[in-house]
Amino acid sequence: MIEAQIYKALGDPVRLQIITRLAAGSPYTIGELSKNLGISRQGARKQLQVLVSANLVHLSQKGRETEVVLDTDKLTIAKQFITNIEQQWDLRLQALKDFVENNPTKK
Amino acid sequence: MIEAQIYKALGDPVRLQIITRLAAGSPYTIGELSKNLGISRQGARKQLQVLVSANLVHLSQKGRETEVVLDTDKLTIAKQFITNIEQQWDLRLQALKDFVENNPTKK
DNA sequence: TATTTATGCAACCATTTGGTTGCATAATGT
DNA sequence: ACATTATGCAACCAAATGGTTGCATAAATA
Repeated sequence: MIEAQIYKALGDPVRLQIITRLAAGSPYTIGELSKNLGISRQGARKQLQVLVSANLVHLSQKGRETEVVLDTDKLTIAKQFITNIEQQWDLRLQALKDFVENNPTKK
Repeated sequence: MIEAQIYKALGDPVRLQIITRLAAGSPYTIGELSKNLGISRQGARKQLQVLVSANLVHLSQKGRETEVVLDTDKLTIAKQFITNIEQQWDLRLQALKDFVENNPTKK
């Protein structure tokens, strides 16, 4: 279950907020991104690091600033996992339905 | 960010394993499901509870057994969130591409 | 050159998490 | 009736998490 780390990284409101902002309005610097999250800059930086470690974003140094860039590959993997689960589940429900239809309760 | 709780619940290999098994071969009882996860029954039960609390699965009492059923609604919400992020991100990339094309670097 | 700005690093702290063991109990099987 | 099975509940524990503050430093600006 490699996906666990990705979901874990997504499993925090501050981090989801960061992802949302990045998708909407990059490029962002660490400093900008750390504002208005309700926590300190260093607090925000730690959350950002979780996203970096999960490869959901990457950083690129620009002079004294650091640009934060969204990386959608891992998001796609996470989405694919859910799609697969849903698909298997639907197959099962369909199989169950077929079974019921072919084996009517005797009156 | 309501999705955070869902992702958090998905963010553990044992819990992903449980979800995967449920999608593949329900109905499962708590006892069956707790086997072969590499942890104790009570340990597995605690992980299962996390999924219940996040409404990813629900339980239904059957005599002395408890049936565990997958609930795909929350999964769908989680998937939708990712889809939205990807979409916004693609829009941005496209806008950036257009900008570059209409503003060629002067030779 | 002096100051401000963007950032990093580390120590610290309370709470949550992921696991354990031990014991209780209600439903089922013999 | 007795034993077994499926489960719940609670206490406990180490490690991880989510936050803080304080201090250091390199780059940009005045």
